[in-house]
Formats: sequence, C-alpha cells, structure tokens
Amino acid sequence: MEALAALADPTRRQIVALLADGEQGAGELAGQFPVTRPAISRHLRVLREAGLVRVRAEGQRRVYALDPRPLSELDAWLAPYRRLWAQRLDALDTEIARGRRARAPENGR
Amino acid sequence: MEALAALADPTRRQIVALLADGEQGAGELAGQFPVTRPAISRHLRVLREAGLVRVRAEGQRRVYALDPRPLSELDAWLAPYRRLWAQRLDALDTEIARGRRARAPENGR
DNA sequence: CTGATGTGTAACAGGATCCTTACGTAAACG
DNA sequence: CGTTTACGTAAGGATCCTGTTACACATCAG
Repeated sequence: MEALAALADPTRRQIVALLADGEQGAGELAGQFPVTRPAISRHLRVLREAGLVRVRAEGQRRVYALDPRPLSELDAWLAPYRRLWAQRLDALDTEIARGRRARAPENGR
Repeated sequence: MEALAALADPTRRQIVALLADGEQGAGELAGQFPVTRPAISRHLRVLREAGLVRVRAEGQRRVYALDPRPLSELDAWLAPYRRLWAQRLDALDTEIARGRRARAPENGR
C-alpha cells in the first residue's frame, strides 16, 4: 500500500487525474500547476517509485503515463470494508454486496 | 480526500483494520502495538479528525468505533479509474500506451 | 560545433510527522 | 478524601516532505 502515501498529496492526485485522460510530457504537465517544474519532477518521481506512472523517453521529452495497477491494489485493500457501508442499504440480504453499486454519500468531514 | 493522508500511515491502517472487527477502548487498542500509548492516542486523533473513527465515552474509558463514510468516499474517488484495469488485466501496457480513456475526477489542492 | 530546449538532480529552508517522556484530568474505588 | 485507572495533551527531538534556486546533461535546430 505504498500507493496510499503517494496519493496522500493533492498535487500528485491531480497529476494522476490528468494522466487518466492520456499521457503527457513532464513540462506540459508542470505547466498546469502553480509550483515550479522541479517540484513536479519530484512528484513524478514519487509516483514513479510507487508504480503509479511510467515514463517513456521520446526524444528529449519524457512522456508520462498512468499505470493503474497500484490503484487496483488500493481497490482490493478497500474491498473488505465495503460491507460496512453497503449495509446502509438494508432491507435486503447484504450477504454478498457484489454486483451492486454503492451510492456515493455526501461528503462528510 | 483527507482520509488518504490519514490512511497513509501503516499504524493507522492497522487501527482501522482492528476496528473493522468491532469497537475497542483506546488502551486496549494501544496494547496491540509496539509504540507507546500516547503515540496511539495521537493516531486516534488523526483518524478522528479525518472522520474515520468515532469516540464514545463509557465511564472513564474511551471506546472507538470505525466510521466507514470516508472509506466510502475513497471508494467513490476510485470509481472513475476502475475501468482502467477492469477490462484487460493482461494488456496493461497496450492500455497505457494508448491512453485517452476514462474521464478523471478532480482533486482539491 | 554552438546554442536553445526539456528534464532530472543537488543543496537548502520551512514546516509537518512520528516517537518518547512528563504531566494534567476525569471517573472509579476504598 | 487519597489512589488507582484510563486517557489526552505538552514539550522536545529526529526524520521526512515539499517547495525554491542553481546546476548538470542530454537532445534538437542551425
């Protein structure tokens, strides 16, 4: 679950969100944030070490792409807890919560 | 997504795991970790502020219980990415190389 | 070759985090 | 009451994070 630490930072979550729409170069990515490029380079390194992104050299550019596997692991980690809020939809047998979609509750704090 | 920062710590994740099996008192909880009780008290505070646990005073004891709502939020955050690995787990590289799929959620900063 | 472009790394500062020991406080006990 | 029990909080230190500026290096344009 090293991915959790990487995803704990808002900037890195945003990078992940951007890359979900398609790969991007490092500079192109950095241009969309209020921090300097080295800072983004640092974040990309953390994401890389967490396995969340992959880099591909394209000439002098570094193209980053999302690797969803750690997210899949996070999903698996979350799985055992799913029954805890699935039960809120009582009235039905919640033995197996599979196949149904958990509704998104309003954000708490 | 404040929960992500709280869950980034292994000790806190373990506390969450323990509480998923049922509520426990603070000291009882602390006894299962190799760190001192004040350290656990601190972790419980972070979890509390993230909304992941609730406290109930029972005499002089403080009974902690898991509140799954932030986990549900995390699940909802993860949802848009799910399609990235749900389709073809054995063709990730192709998937990544093509990019341009799934729309992404936003993130606070 | 020379210079511009695109990126990563180094060094450093400021703040956050995690742990420990010491102390404060409220409920239960005799 | 005075003590014990169960917690939380304060203070201090070591380490980690995140951001900035300065710099090292390839690669591309001429």
